[in-house]
This record gives sequence, C-alpha cells and structure tokens, in this order.
Amino acid sequence: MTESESASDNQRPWQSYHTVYTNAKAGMDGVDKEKVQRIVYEMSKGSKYFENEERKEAFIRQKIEHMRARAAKLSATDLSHYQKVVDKRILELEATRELSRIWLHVDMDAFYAAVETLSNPSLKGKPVAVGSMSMISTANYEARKFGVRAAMPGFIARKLCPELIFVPTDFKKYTYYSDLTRKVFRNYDPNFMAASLDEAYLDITGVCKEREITGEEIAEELRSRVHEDTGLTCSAGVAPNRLLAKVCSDINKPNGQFVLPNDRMAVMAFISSLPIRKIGGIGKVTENILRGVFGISTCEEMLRKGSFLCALFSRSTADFFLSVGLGLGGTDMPEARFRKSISSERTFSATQDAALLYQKLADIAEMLSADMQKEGLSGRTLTLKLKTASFEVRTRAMTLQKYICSRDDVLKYASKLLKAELPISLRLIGLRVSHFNEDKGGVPVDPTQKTLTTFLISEDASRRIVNDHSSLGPDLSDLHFMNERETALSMDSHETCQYEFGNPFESTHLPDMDDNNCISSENAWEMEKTCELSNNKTAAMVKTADWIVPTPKSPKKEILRVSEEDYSVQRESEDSNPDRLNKETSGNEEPFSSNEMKQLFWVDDYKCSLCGAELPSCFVEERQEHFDFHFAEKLQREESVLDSSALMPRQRIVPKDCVASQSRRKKQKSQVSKICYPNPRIPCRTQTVAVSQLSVSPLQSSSNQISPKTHLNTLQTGTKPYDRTTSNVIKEATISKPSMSDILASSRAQNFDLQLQTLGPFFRITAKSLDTNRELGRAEGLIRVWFGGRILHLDSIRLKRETLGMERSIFGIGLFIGAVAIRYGYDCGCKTAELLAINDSDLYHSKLVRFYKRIGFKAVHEVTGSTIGDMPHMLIWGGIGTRMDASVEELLVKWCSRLKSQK
DNA sequence: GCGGATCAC
DNA sequence: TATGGTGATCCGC
Repeated sequence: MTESESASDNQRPWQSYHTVYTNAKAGMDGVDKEKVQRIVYEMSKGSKYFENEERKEAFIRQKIEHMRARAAKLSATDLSHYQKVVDKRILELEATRELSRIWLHVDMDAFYAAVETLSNPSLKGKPVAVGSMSMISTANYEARKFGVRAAMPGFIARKLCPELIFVPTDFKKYTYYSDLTRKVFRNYDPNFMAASLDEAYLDITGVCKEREITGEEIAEELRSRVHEDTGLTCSAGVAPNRLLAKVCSDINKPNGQFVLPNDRMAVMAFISSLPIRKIGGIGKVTENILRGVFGISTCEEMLRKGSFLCALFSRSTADFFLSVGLGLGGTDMPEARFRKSISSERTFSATQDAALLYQKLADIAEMLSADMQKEGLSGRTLTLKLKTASFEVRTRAMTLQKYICSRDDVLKYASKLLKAELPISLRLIGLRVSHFNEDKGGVPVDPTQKTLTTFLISEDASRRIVNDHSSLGPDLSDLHFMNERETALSMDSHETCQYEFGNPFESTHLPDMDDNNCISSENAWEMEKTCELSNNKTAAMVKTADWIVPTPKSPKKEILRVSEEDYSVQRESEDSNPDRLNKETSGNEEPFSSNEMKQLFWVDDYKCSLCGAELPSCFVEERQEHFDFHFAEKLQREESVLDSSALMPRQRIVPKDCVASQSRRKKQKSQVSKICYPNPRIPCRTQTVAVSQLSVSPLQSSSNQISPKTHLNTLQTGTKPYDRTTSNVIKEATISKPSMSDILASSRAQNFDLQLQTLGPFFRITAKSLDTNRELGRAEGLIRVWFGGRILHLDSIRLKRETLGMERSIFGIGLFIGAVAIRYGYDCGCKTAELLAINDSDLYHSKLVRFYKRIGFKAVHEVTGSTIGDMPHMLIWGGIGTRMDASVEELLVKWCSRLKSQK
C-alpha cells in the first residue's frame, strides 16, 4: 500500500471497505459513490458482519501477496515458455470462434420492482425496494439514484434514501409475469434458455434468416412485444455468443439494447476496453486477484498477461481467462441440465440454546423434506450448513448407504451432524441433499463431460427443450444454463495412485496383494513412494505435452488435475537441472557409505560439508541432531534403493488382520474430521477452533470414543470458543510451553504448513511446503486410554527426501511434526507419549534410541520377542525394539525455546 | 467424498 | 435491531 493510500485510509476509512454495492450497475451513473461508500461503511462498522468481511478481505489480500510472490519468482525462461504456450493456445481458441450464430440476451428492467409498480401504480416515480429491512432483492431506478441496490440490507438503504418504499417479495406475482414474457420469447426461439425469472438467452439465428431481418430489428420487436403483453420494459443485447450478449444487454439499460455485429474486429474492439468485472463468472474476488496480482482490469489485458495466467492458474481457469480476452463464449445449445441438489436454510437471531437449535433444525428438515417430496427426490448425501454468530460459514456432510427423503430420516442424520458441532452460537442453519437417486440413470449427466475446448468447438450438441419447466416453479427454471465456465469445465473424478494399508484415514481400494492378504509396512511404504513418484512424473510430463498439443480426449483425466505448481516445478527442473529428474527416477544412487558419513564436518567451523546448512559451533545439540538427519537419510537409502524418501523412525508392521480392519474403517470414512490450522497471522475462523474443534468428530460422540479434552478446557467460560492468546488465565497456564499457534507460526516462518487430521482416536499430522504445496512429511498415531490416563501413541514419523537437503532441517521438520503431535496429545490430556524405536538392525537401532533420547524420550522396555511378556507389546507395535516414553509436558517445555524463537 | 470459497440471480 | 436463499462449480485436500 502506498503512502497516499494509507493516508487516505486513515482519513476516509470507508474507502478500504470493499462491498459489492460499488460495482457499477445500470442506473447508478449519477450516484455520489463516495457518499454511498461512507454511509455503508458507517452503518456496518463494528458489526459482526463487518468484522467477518474484514477477515475475508485480509485473507484475499494474503492470497494476492502469495500469488504476487509466485509471479515475481518466474524466470525469463519460464515466461518465454509460457508465452509460447499462450500463443499456441490463443490460436487454438481462435480457431473455435463461431460467428455464424446470433444470440440475444434479454433482461427485464428492475423486474420485481417493476411488477410491484404494475400492481400498485401509486409507486410509480417513487423509489421502491423489494425486500425487507434486512435484505433487498431489487431496487427500481428511482431508488438506484440514491445508491440503493440489490443485495443491500434494507436499513442501510433507508439511510441512503429515507423516502424509500419497501415492498415484500411476492414470487407468485413474478412467476406470473415471467411466464408472460416467456410466451413472447418462444416466438423467436422455441428452445430459448431461461437463466432466471427475468433473464433469457435466445438463439435468433433462425428467425433472422427466415424473416430476412437483422438482430437489431428482432430485438426492437421483441422488446416492444414484451412491453405490449406485460407492461414491463426490458433490455436486450445481441451478439455472436451468449457471454457477449449478456454484456451487451447491460449497456443501454434500462429499456434499451445494444448490438454487437458478428464480426471479429468488432468483437475485439468491443472486448479490448471492457472491464473484466462485466464478464459473467468474474466477481469481486476474481477481479481483485486479477487486478492485484497482474494489474489486469480489462479483458484485453487478459491476453497481454496470458503467460502469467497460464503459469499461475489451472489450465481450465487460464483457458477461461484467455477466451474472455478473445471475446469467445458459448454459441451452441448446451444439454438440458438437471438439478443436482436441493436445499433449505433459514437465518434467525443468533442463539446458542441447543434445544432451540434442534427446533430450528427440525423446521428446516421439515421444509426440505416437503420440497423433496414435491419433486419426488431422494438423495444420499446430507450437508449441514451453519453460520455462526460471527458470520463464519461451515458445512458438514455425510454420505449414507441409503437414499433419504422423509422428514424423520433427514432430521435423524442432520441431528448427528449438528450434535458434533455443539456447543455453538448460530445465526443460520441449512440442509442440503444431493446425490439423487436418479443420478444413476445417467440421464442428466453427460458421460463425456466437455472441456472448455471441446465445448467451444462442438456445435452438434442436440437441442433440448429447457424452458418448459413452468409447472415446476422458479427453482428449476432458474438453473444456470448460460455460464460456460460452470457448465463446461467440470472435470471430476481424478484417480490418484495410492495404496492404503490399514490406514484409518484413507479407505480406497486395496491393491492386489498376496494370498495372505497382508503386506509389510516396509513394502507399503515403498510401493506408495514408488507409485507417487512415477505418477507425479508421468503426470507432469503428459501435462507438458497436453499444454502444447492438447488432445481433446485426454488419456487420463487426473492428469489434467495436476496442479500448476507441479508443472512449473517440473519445468524448472528440466530447464535448470536436467539431472535432477534422472536422479529422482533412477533411485540407484549409492547410499552413504560409512566413510561418507564420516565426511560430515563443519566447513569454517560453520557450514555442513554435506548439505551446506550453517550452524554455529555453540549449537552442540543441534549439530548432533543435524548429524542424525544425515544419518537417517543414510538409513533410508540403504533400506530401499527404490525408495526416494528418507524415513526417520519408521516403526510398525501391519498386523495380519489389516484387511478386516480396513473394511471397518471404510465405513467410517465419511466421518473423518479435518482440522486445519490456518496461518496464524490471518484472523480467520479456524484459528479459534484449535482445540475445541478437535472434539467434534461425529465418531467421538459414540460411547467408546475418546473425546480429546484439554485441561485448559476447564478454564473455558462456556460456549464461546476461547482464545488462548487473549485470556490471561490461560496464558498463565501455557506460558512455559509452545502453543499450537507458536508451533505453527514457527513452521510458517520456515515456509511450511502443518495440518492435523483426526478420526476418532487416530490422528495424522502432515507438513507441506508453502512454496510447492508438496508434502514434506507426516506423523501418525492415536490417543489411547490407559489406566493411568491417556497416552499419546506415536506410530510413525516419515520425512520426504526433499526435506533433508533443506537448510531448515537444522531445526527439523520432524521436530515440528512431532511438536504438533505432542501439543495435540497435551491438549487431549495425555501425560505420556510412547513410541517404539524399532530394531531392524542393531547398528541403526542404537542410533535411533540415541536420537529419541536426545529429544526427550527414555527407554522403558526392550521388546525382544523372547518372552511371553513381550507379546502384548508386539501386538501393539508389530515389531521388536525399544519402547520409549516421554512426559508430554516435559517435551513441550524442552522444545519450547526452539519453537517459540523461530518466529 | 468433504469443506471452503466464489458466483449468479 | 438489523447483512438472504437456492443452486452450481472449483479447488485442494
């Protein structure tokens, strides 16, 4: 932010409060925007809604910063590569340009307000808003002069325009008039596409030819006939495609029209200066990102910055942006689309009274069930939507074995979902059912879903009547048919190459295995790694080819889903270091020999001779630890030449009954509860759920589940999620230990992101690079109940190979992952942490034990397998080695300085 | 499949 | 006093 900007922010803070209301809309030309902005700001300031908007804005700003950084990192080589990609892509898109069809978009002027004025002529000439004090649906043009507009709360609108007349919505009326307009539309295109009650797209190519008149004349005629039949005015846009027609209908609103000729030059001239926000599909956020990151504000600039767009967005998104820059849009008639979900939600005054919330839930379930039965629908996925008193929105979903539609069924499962969220203070509850029974019939869903490319090219899509749903009410006829981005770009169901071995967090199919249906964890790990590696490589390479020579029928869909970052990383490695790929794939490097290990020394008494990491000589322990890292790397390489990863203590052999437990776990899948810790610098909702949310997994509501509970919970005042950092009492209790946010802040300072997932008693912690989004390592374990209290059972900690070369490994990603586990255990009330330093070979075993001792564990038992007493240990741990324990609290204290000083 | 976010009307 | 409801899609797990 520049100085002048921040200065004006201080003097005129409303300028930094971005709402959708300032978006230029028809009829708002003469509005004093500064004044509107100020009033909106002043009316909103300090409210919960406002605070939430600020949180969201901060999040977007951060996103923009991150993308900016990524854009800045692109090398000249990268950019010239992407420029070639763009040039090629533009040619391909250009080849799909279709100028033979004439589309007309018709949009009723201030529809609801106009209808109300029709039925109550005394409103004529006066400012009218349809809606309530809390929300306005439509404002007429008289009201818009004051800055009043749709989606604005009524009480703010009244402040802007004290004379404003409020009229409640009456959908019956609007549907009646909508039907009248549609009768007119049908004369020009019997297959017209209704976009909503007041908007439609008509392909008037045929009628223009038949009557040998221009699109302009058709538009004039249609508009006057609509006026004759309804008394309402409308605006129209005529253009070679729907995207442009929609933009055109907005130009001479109200009661006007604009015609864009079917001529490439005319289209390009039109698009060149068009603000991107005018394009359907580009909203407030996308506009902000495009402007903030790339300085794009007009469609033409999409083409100029094409290389950046291709580098930073997914292919489909980049394609959409480029096609916007070229003024391309849908010209064919898309297939009829059927409803995919049905929902019901209500806002009420915020409450945390559980009984009241259940009552609201029952009401919603009732309404939803009634709607479903009206439509003859039943579905198997139920989604609960919640909006907290602070306007944070959450959804919780479950997919059932059976299809449901009855009130009782809906309520039964919805209650389970809600129960897991209590206690909570809510202002909205909603329910949605999807995965309809009819889905299986395959009628509505095109089996060969189109990509944007094929969508743009294909003109042969069979025409279907999509406008004759009047009897079904507004819901169905209001489905969106016109948004190419939405209708054409869905590419679902990528298959990842993953094998699961008794992992409670994942439950896809088992790989083909031996007769005994069992596989050692070693093999599992190897297979997973091998597969992951080859998969990534193939994907990246095919992706490269795909960009350059797109194949309409891509061999594997998942390939297209490879993230852009993977792509750029791959490119980088190809460009700058051709050997890297070979290294990674050959996997035949010689592991460190014992001699090589000895070669670790400190260059200039400061720098590691093996990896270049710098560490002053006074860091004795850290140096030892650093040595251990290289040692772990060596262990890993020696253990598996195929395995490209380094494995820091790996323990565990999957028991023989893994298949049985697998299937049991499969059933639990939909109930995985995931907790993400967002960047602590960003105030957003998940931050405060750090601990309290851990107890919400539906699984944990059943009797034998461990409900992670923090000793700090007892200090909670009650319902509101507490904030450790602001409560003095709580601060006192944690002062000597790193909090979860401390740990996360430290990890983020080192540019990686930690995530904790729980499933009942099980947990998993994964570390990901913020730069590449790749996983760097993970830990898994569970909280188990024992006589003396709960125990944090650490099953495995794995680090990926790329972690090891990094400078940050001085402080060890493993340490951070461990720290999250320990902190989680601490918050769950565990006093003790336990693990098994596996004894695969004596040589490494003693090293492993030393490593664990250094970080705070003590050996408690040697599991040798030679005594009967070892049986329980072996059953639990699946192997032999040294059982080691540590005090959770002591570990936290011991690691404190490191985890708190990294910020 | 889930959850968050965005978008449109 | 007070900031909606419905449906769809995309992305990243």
